[in-house]
Amino acid sequence: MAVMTEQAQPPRRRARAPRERSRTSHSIDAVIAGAIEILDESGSQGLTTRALATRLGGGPASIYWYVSGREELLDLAADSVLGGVLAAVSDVGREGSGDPIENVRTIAVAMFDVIVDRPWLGAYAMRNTARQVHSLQLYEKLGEQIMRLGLSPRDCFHATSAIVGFVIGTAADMGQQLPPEVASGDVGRDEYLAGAVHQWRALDPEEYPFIHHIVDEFAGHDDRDQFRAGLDLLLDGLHLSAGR
Amino acid sequence: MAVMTEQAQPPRRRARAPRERSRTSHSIDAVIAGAIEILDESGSQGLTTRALATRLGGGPASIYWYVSGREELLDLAADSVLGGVLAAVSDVGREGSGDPIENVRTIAVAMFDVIVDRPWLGAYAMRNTARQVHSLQLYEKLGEQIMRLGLSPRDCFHATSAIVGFVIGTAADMGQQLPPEVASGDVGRDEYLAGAVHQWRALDPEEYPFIHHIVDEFAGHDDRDQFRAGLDLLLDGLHLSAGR
DNA sequence: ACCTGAACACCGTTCAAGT
DNA sequence: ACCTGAACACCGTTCAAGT
Repeated sequence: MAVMTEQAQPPRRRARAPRERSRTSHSIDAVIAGAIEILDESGSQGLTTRALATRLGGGPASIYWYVSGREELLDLAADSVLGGVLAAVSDVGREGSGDPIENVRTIAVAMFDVIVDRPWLGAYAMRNTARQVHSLQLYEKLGEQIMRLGLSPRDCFHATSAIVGFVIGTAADMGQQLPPEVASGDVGRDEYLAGAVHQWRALDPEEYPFIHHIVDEFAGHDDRDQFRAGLDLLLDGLHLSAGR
Repeated sequence: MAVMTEQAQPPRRRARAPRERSRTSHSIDAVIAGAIEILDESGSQGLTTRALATRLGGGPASIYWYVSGREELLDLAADSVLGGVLAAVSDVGREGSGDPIENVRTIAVAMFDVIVDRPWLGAYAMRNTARQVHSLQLYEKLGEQIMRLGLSPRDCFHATSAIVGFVIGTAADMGQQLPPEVASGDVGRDEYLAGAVHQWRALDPEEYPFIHHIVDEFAGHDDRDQFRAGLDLLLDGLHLSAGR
């Protein structure tokens, strides 16, 4: 998790029930929900002030009453989605139940799954605890499990940060920047992968022995498996260091 | 490492020595070098077509002769910096020298260090092996060390990807989005951290026991230490799985 | 308190034209 | 082959004004 930003909060309020129907009326929740819809449909690039305003049925300037700008909107949208993850894992590790490392695994996988499906999320998840309450709570929740391993505060801090970094980083990387044709589903991901595979196979085996060694694995790989395998390594290392 | 992109190469050539001085004349290398300068000075946001053209002393359209667009420019700039890392670690693990896991650590740390100093790099490093040759070679180099551990191709693939994912992800996360005042050095990073720390201390200790447990560590932490600690966990896990 | 419309300053990219 | 200038279509954000 990176450093956290601004303390100052923008003047944001909930909208009340509209009295007259003469003008459109929003609420932060509606704004964020609209933003998430657009983001899911067309990615970070698709979320423009005007596109969101149109979807909400108002003018582009209205959004600025709820949000200080585009960056904050993205942060809030990301945090809203992570709120869903938080709710989904709310029972994990309750009152010290379950094996802490297994609990960490469960939470991490839940986070990963949600980010991989929403490539736009990677860049904005858990990066500003000041405005991202759910992110903070997820960080807390992971940390609480790791605390149970009896490590020093320093090791606790490092381990938790490593896991969050790995989850977000890997998910962001995997979801990242598939060229637009792929992202919009025009070209199948499989055909796309096949292109990279073809390219790798054409490399000189003397110069690229490793690439050739793993190209078949790459060709048939599943992002989730790959993530889980990496997480296993990290958690094995954690398990080991908890035993010392 | 994410999926790789396009096979098609844009029509890029080297410029010859200018015959007349009437017009400015570039070269890809000059274009990329100029881009890196701007990126280092003012981040990804600062790299506009016009800013780069001005620095090169020409019109904004000239860049498009060397590069298909902004995205490719960023990819090439990132890869150029990683080329430096590749050169710096070229002797690591030569002809099977050294302990493979130590070699992986060395390479990973070198990558991390370069990315943390250049926050813009995180988002573009190692994401497109078609245009990023040095990234591919770095991936290969890490992979070759891991091959020496005697794992299956699949485990090899997973382990290498996990390490790359961790390095890039963590570095990107840490370098990310310090608010502009901080990025430009106006506000000290320490004072900035202090703000987040203050905020964390104000949280309810009943609700956030973990945050309170580690807040002092967070307050005085060093990004490099934090990264290395996480890398240790990962490599410990790898060591373990190589022994099975 | 909340929304509007129009405007401002900027951006990436294209293209016909020059050398 | 390589560069230019001007234009196009778009963007985030602001602001005076409305309700």
